[in-house]
Amino acid sequence: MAKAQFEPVQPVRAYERIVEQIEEALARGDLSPGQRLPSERELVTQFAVSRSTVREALRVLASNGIVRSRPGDPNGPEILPYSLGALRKQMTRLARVDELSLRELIGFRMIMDGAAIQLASRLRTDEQLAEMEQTLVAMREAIDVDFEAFSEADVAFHEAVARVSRNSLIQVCNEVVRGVVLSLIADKIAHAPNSRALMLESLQHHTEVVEAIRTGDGHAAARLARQNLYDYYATYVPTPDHPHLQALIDDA
Amino acid sequence: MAKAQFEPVQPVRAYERIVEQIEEALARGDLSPGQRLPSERELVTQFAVSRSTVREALRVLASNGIVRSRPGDPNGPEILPYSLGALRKQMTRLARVDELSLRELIGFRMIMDGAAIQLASRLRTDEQLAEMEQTLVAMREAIDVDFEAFSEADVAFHEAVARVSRNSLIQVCNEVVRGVVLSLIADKIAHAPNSRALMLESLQHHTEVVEAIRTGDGHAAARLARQNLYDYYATYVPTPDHPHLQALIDDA
DNA sequence: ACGGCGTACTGGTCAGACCAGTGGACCAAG
DNA sequence: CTTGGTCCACTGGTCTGACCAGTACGCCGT
Repeated sequence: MAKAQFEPVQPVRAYERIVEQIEEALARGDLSPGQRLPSERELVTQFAVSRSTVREALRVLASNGIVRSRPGDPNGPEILPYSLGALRKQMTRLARVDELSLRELIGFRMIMDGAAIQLASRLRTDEQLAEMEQTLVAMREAIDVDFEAFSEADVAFHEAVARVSRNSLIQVCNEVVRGVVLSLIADKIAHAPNSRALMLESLQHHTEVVEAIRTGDGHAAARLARQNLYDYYATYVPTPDHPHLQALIDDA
Repeated sequence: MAKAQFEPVQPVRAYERIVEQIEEALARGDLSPGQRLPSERELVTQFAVSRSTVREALRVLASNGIVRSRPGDPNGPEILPYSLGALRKQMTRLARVDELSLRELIGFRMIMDGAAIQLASRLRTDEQLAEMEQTLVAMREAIDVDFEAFSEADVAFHEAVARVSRNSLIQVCNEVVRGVVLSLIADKIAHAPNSRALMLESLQHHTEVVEAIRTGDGHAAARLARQNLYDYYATYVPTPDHPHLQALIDDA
């Protein structure tokens, strides 16, 4: 008997076809952010389906952050610019149900941040270096305010670095995963008894990283960055998972 | 004038409330994968809204991979197990954004693949190592078939490595960006006059990587992997961008 | 014990209706 | 000429009620 590979067949819903068509038009460039879709009643005639079907398609597109409908708007549904909202939502959702472990999130963050810093140490201009140093100053000042301010300044630092990496995928991934991690354990850090000591140590670490960036030693800078993230977050990761993260640091 | 920060106010739709309630019940654990939702008509009475509204909520949940409805199923919509599918979808959308240059995609791929291989060289079992070696054999055989077969075997190799990294974020990112890159330049490679030579060289590179994984030298393995990707794809990247990629390889 | 069949449901789609809200044209008052 | 109001055509959000094809399940005759 030849291996007759059969696949389960499932009906394609009408509203799915509509979603496909619109997504395709968007990918092709026939549609672009800022433009408007025809009104629902107009789409009804164009797609030759009922309004409920058109609406279900629009709901799907809306929940994916692709369009937005506002009641009463005579211009019709708006095509939104690309946004990280949906990506962030999915990642947060998975992290909340432990489908994504903290180990995976932080490991990913170590990789992303390390890469960004490695790139930055090679590609940075003097001006950008000064910018990074400026964020260090802001961090130093924020320590005396509260953890939230410090966290904000920390974000500013990492975003400055990511910008210098000149790779928007890194920027975006970094931003998303950073946000998710922070939302998971921000309060734990903020309420840590030694939170001030943590901030001081973190600042020290960041300073070392910038120093490595200045000298252009990308490899050392990346290693430092990963080590710092590990030190900062490891206590929140189950001990058996530690080797998985350390594997990203060792160079031997 | 004090800075009175106002926020745009927007109405909350009824179907959004339903989505929220169901998602919340899921996060709380009142609902869990495998269970069934009441039928649409039942939900109509529970939420005290019309069926269209219930359906729009279900469409949103379905498009997020949370539930699945099958016509005729008397048990009602099924709550799906958590899956990375939706995350993958969003990630793909991100990688397809127009403003993304090939340089960024390939740079990202170098980072992801390098990290996966670094992790794999530390975490792999002997069995997994054998598995990777097996994919090398498949690649060798595929060379004599055609580029498509080779490409498939290559994908199998990288997926095996990504699995060993035990980080699903790496897996997903790797898979997505690999697919996008391939879709952009697969035919260019396939129709290259020296495509067979390219395949042979690629195989050689992969063999070296596996050797480094065997010896557990994660750093060398990662470096090799990034170098290989660079060699493989650099010709398709504008020359001025080359330093941006080389910065990921140099160790000095 | 078993295949065939009916039935009571399901989800997918449709048609038509009402309402609150929007943008724009128009117009009168400053 | 600007400003504020009124009005209107139209929008999206929601509802009602209907039909159809498909499914699970139990009944039934064999």
